[in-house]
Amino acid sequence: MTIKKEDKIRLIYTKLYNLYGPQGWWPLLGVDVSNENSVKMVHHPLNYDLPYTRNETYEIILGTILTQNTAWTSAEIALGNLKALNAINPENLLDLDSEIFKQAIRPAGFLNQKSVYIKGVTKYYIELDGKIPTRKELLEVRGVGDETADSILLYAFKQPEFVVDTYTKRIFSNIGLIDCNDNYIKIKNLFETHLSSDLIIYNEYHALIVNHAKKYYSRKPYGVNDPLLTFKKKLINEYKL
DNA sequence: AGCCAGGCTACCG
DNA sequence: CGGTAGCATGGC
Repeated sequence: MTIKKEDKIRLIYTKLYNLYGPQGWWPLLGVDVSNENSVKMVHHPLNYDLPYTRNETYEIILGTILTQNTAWTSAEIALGNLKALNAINPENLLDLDSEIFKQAIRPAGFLNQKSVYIKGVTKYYIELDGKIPTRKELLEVRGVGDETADSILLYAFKQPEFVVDTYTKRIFSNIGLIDCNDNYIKIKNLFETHLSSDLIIYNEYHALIVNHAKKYYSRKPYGVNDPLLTFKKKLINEYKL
């Protein structure tokens, strides 16, 4: 018995959700109650209403740029530095001295590029004036590519856009559901056509993929002991297909 | 030490 | 179109 591709997309979601539970994305800066002077990132499982405020939305946008090709722990440090400068606010960030700003984001790497990207996306965010951007508009902002646009739309603006990243390509090409040289839009469409257009599922699925890939796909050879690989056999019994 | 990190742009053929 | 060098820093 063969399982259809669309079934696999849905069943792998269920499998990952059962393995790891709700992920509470996008993580936001919160006050660390154990140390009043420090901040840390907080996940918020099962709360899909965040971000609540203009600055929280902006913080997610900053995070999407800062984490480009960069470990999230490094992006966190940069965000913490900006928080200490009271710059998780678009107008305040633009008012920062240019060198102070660069030093704040230094831990996230690519500081020359990212400082330009962040200032550009910040001006764009101010111009939006509360409106929700289109994907096409976002892609015209320098520094915003496919993944960043989708991350911003999904996590900052709560729009149902599936996010594809390196980990998604690694896992699903290893499983055999995509070709490793499929382009971004093709992979995005695969997920979006086989899932209902559901904000919660898109939110959790991408977060679960990242969590899963950090365990099994961070170092070559990729996918060693990935439970999803033995999943095909178990699937038939588990879901009585 | 060397590889990897929640990509993107610019430029090449 | 698809392919890839360069971008910077920190963690393990």
